[in-house]
Amino acid sequence: MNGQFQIAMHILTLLSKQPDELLSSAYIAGSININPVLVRKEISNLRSFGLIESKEGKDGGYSLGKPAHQITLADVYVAVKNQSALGQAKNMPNPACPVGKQINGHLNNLALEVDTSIINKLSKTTLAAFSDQFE
Amino acid sequence: MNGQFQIAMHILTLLSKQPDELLSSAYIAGSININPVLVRKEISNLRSFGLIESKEGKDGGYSLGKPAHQITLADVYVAVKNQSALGQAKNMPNPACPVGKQINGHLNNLALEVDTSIINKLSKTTLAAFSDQFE
DNA sequence: TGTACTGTAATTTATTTTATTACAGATGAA
DNA sequence: TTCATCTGTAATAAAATAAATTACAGTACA
Repeated sequence: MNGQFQIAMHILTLLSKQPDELLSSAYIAGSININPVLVRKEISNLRSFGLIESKEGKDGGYSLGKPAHQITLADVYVAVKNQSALGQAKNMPNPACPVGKQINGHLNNLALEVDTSIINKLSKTTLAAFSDQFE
Repeated sequence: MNGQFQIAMHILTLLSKQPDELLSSAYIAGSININPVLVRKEISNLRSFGLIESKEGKDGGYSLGKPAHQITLADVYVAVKNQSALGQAKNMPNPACPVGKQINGHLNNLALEVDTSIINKLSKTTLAAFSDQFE
């Protein structure tokens, strides 16, 4: 996996800290220290999950799509995760081998279980709780 | 993350299925369908964790380092994982921003908790149990 | 109508992963 | 002893993925 989760959490934390104003991608990018286009791209994704709202045009910017206490870290994880926490091999196991023939199925089942347990764990913390840790 | 876990599980499953003979890296690579050097490299890692034993020279090859029922999937995960399941951002957050200054600490704590819960989960399944799923 | 934003596509650069080549060293058998 | 067959590992190349950058159309406000 990459740094998408961290970036997403950074964005959402900033927004939760300043709920009364719209933050621009340039401002957010300045805090994270990455390119503003990446911020807009990630926000575009988070918005599709209802976690962020945006306003275009002059004085436009971003705000949370719902209250921070209604967003769990599992919501964020699901929004950014594009593969299992166990990773994903890209080989094609040999179908002539009894193990090779079946292993992907068994590994996928395992991956599903693990991912479910992660989501379970993360669903217990809200963005509000995470954000309150900051002094 | 990459496909290391899957590769490691494939290797270990093969070894657990044929506990009475040494398997060569070429044979193992043939079942996984990857390059034999990658197999040897991954085994070199797993061996450093005591999960596999090897014998050099003619008629050499690999076998489990301990009985399959004494190896848990958490052992495998710990051996191959080189970063958190939540990923790792490589930006340097702006220290002049209150959020930027603290976020890495908070995210790392979270990552630790999640990783611990994965290990917890995986420690409940042994390689023997995983391997027994294959008909 | 100008200014300051977002939205997104296209491209480049950097990084990581996987594959390959090469060869020294170990072991067993003819 | 010498050959064949393995492991162990380094070095390199190729492929895939992630991040950064450039560019610009569209929107909204003053």
